[in-house]
Amino acid sequence: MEKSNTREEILEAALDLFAVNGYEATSISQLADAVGIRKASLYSHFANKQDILDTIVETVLKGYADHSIFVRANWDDPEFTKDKTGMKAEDVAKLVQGQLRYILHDPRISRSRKMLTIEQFRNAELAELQTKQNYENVLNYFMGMMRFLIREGTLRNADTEIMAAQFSSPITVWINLCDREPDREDEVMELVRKHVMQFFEIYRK
Amino acid sequence: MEKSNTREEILEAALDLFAVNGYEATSISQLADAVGIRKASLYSHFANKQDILDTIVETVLKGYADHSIFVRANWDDPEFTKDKTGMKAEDVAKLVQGQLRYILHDPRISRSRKMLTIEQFRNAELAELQTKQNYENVLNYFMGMMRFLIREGTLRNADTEIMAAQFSSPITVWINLCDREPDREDEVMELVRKHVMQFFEIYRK
DNA sequence: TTATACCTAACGTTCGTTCGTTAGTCAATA
DNA sequence: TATTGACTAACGAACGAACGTTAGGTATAA
Repeated sequence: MEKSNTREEILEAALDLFAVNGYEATSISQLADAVGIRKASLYSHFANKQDILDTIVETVLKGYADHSIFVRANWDDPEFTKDKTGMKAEDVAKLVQGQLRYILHDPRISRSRKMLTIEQFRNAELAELQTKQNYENVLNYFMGMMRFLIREGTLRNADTEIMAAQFSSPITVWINLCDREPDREDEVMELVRKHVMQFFEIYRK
Repeated sequence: MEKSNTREEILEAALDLFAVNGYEATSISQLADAVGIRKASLYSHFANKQDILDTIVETVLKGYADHSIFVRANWDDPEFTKDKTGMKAEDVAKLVQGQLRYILHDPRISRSRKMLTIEQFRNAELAELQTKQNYENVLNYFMGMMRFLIREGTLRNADTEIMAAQFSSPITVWINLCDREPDREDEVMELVRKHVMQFFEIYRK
């Protein structure tokens, strides 16, 4: 007994297409072709085209915004930081490289990111999500990390909001670069390593 | 005797619409309405829709890529740096804030930037332009600035590529934030000031 | 039997584009 | 000076194709 998952396949294919072409420029026919059904059959699963977008926003985008590593992490929680005490620059570089690899290659995350990038100027709700997901949450996470590293005595005391911005923004920019030109991932990984090492050097206590 | 400039008005309105909706999602009727003519009249000035996009890319986008402040500036040219010797952190902050204001509000630049952001995943030529214009050129400019500041003895010696990335990336990220939420410009200006001050503090010789 | 998932066919609308026409400008010609 | 003809920029009307959507039928499985 095979449970049908056409609905999920539609959402998957839709996110795929929206992430490259955007919502308006993606047609129902294109989407149906990608799934392998007739376009009329889409209406057995969704009320209309807008409903598909709404469902993606509701389930995929918002789901990620609330459950990403940047939201779940809590640098004030001893349980979270217990294996992070005494982290050296190289350890943080490795940690960040690992997170970067994940963020770049997880299909759900990378498609969500691209789609938000494309739709941010037309859809106020998605603009808000983009700011929250790829700016505020990231900044908060690294502010927590900076406070932790200052508390530990690894880094010197300074404005943690600025520190977090200086630490995370190059990575954000390089993520965007990799989204455009995936071939440059190795180059970016090396830049990230250098960036983290140099950051620890200049902020050393 | 009034010389008609309908062709320029079409390009202007097209860039306006493409920067928000993207190329595919902008219709010829929309564009004609924006200009105030019938859609058939557009074909007195352009062969087809693609021709409008090509003309914008050729004249507006590429023109900006080659003549932006980030390309024209040459930190090895004494003529360019003669009024920049002895720059303190506050001076650089003011300089950067001025450049930021210009980049945010110049209609040609800001529309180009938004359009490239929207179209980067569908059009390889525009992806290339986006990387060149909003990454490589910016990075090169600030690498020149870093070399200059090191040469002058203002900043300590370090990898200038990483320094430039750490200096410019927060600004790039904040530009994107302002494109989404223009109301946050004042907040961003203050962040830029703090960022530049703190950058000079930690890289002080 | 009822419900579901898919289908074909068709709907009215909008898409980008073409056509032929018209009004206005300008230079050359009568 | 007045007339002609070429050129331009705008127009209304229409084109076939594609758009999102609906209606109705059919097969499968609970």
